Amino acid sequence: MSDASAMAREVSPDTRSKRRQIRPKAERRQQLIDATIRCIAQHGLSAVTMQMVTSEAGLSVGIANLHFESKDNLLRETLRFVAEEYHSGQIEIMEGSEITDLGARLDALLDFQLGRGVTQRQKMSVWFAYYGEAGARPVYQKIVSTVDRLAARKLEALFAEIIREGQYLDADPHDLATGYSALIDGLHLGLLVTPRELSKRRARSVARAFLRRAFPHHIR
Amino acid sequence: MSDASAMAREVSPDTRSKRRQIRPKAERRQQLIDATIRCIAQHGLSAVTMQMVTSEAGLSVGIANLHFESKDNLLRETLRFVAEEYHSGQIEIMEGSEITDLGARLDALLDFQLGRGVTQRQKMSVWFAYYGEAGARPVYQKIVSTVDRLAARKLEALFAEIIREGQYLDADPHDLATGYSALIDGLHLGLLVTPRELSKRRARSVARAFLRRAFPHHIR
DNA sequence: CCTCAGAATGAATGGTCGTTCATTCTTGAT
DNA sequence: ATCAAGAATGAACGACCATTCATTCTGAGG
Repeated sequence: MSDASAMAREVSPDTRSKRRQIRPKAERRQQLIDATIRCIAQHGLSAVTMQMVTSEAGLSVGIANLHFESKDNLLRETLRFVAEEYHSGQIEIMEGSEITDLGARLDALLDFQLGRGVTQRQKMSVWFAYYGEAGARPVYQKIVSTVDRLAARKLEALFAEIIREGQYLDADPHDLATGYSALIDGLHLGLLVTPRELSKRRARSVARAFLRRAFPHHIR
Repeated sequence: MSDASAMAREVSPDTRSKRRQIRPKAERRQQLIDATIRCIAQHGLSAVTMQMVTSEAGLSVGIANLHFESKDNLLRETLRFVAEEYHSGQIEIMEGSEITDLGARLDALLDFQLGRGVTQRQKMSVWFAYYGEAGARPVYQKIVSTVDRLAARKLEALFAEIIREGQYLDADPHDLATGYSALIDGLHLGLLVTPRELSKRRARSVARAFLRRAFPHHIR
């Protein structure tokens, strides 16, 4: 498994040492992926260059082609990392056994999806940069949809459980899950493109209103 | 002198377009914008080149800089065109006086937003290609949000009217309009990125379900 | 202390891009 | 028929990009 723990991010920013350092391959790869995310967020996917990424990571130009064989590959792995981070976060909440109350679990999911970690401009920018290219690049479509499908299924199962428990007779878990996921995506988009008109607080309230109309007994 | 070059330059599907044609400036501009849309949809924003666009339009490379002063400008004007086309379409429906029944008007809006014209892959690709860059390019943010704000206000007014007519007491037009817009955006995204898992028919049904839960007396 | 496998470097390379502009061609007025 | 205005062309140019690889450097094992 890819060690997704970002613990070893910038180890020591103070060490301005011009001295060359040798580090394990996995660490360098993560370092480059992190730099790529920052570059995409700041300059946009179409403006990202290898020089930009490697210099952002504080390394030399050649290193990117040493650990990833090409720019294309680096971008692909970066997308895979961001996608897996987001979706594994969701799945952890939906599968976790700490929360037994279904309404509370729904709340935790919403907090994750519209909370600090995910809605940072950085992550959202990367997200939609790839979505923008997905129409023309089947590889991106595949990465996203593969990982998306699992999360969608889990969400549907959670909704089905809630529907059973609350006896919401005319509710279809499949359609509701699709609608909720689309709503969250749309809110992310709003937070990215028109942050002036949509605050995080209001985005959360809008999403909660959706859940409240669907599951009135579970969401206060 | 060196006229030996064969005249057989394969250009557009239109065979008789070998001859140089002089056309009004406005027409050429639109021709180039249309070609740009097609190129973005097919190759992705980051892969679009001037050669690609001008050849798609069946014209020479120099012409793009003649009518738009730069590539940046061409891309900006293309975004402006697509954004205005979408939003003026919505506003026409919301302001039009042909439909007096509010429920029917809502249906017409939904049909436009998820109907043939808008959800063509071409238009959606362009849409999200720019959204992807918006995080890094304030110009794009401004174009989209300027035109978006007006449509959002009209939608809110329409919702307010429906709420009054249907006496939906606990409904907030502002939040509902934000939610509905986000839902539509999210569904567009789903149609673009995971078309296998989300058909247009189902996208429409999901959006209708949202409206039905909000305005049960107006949507069957 | 020494050695050397291989991690890291960055100048050099070849290719592609946006942009320019001297030239060619079309059109409508004369 | 002639001509001037300016629309359209595309070869040429300079800038910048991804990628390569000869060289330098590092640190763990001997």
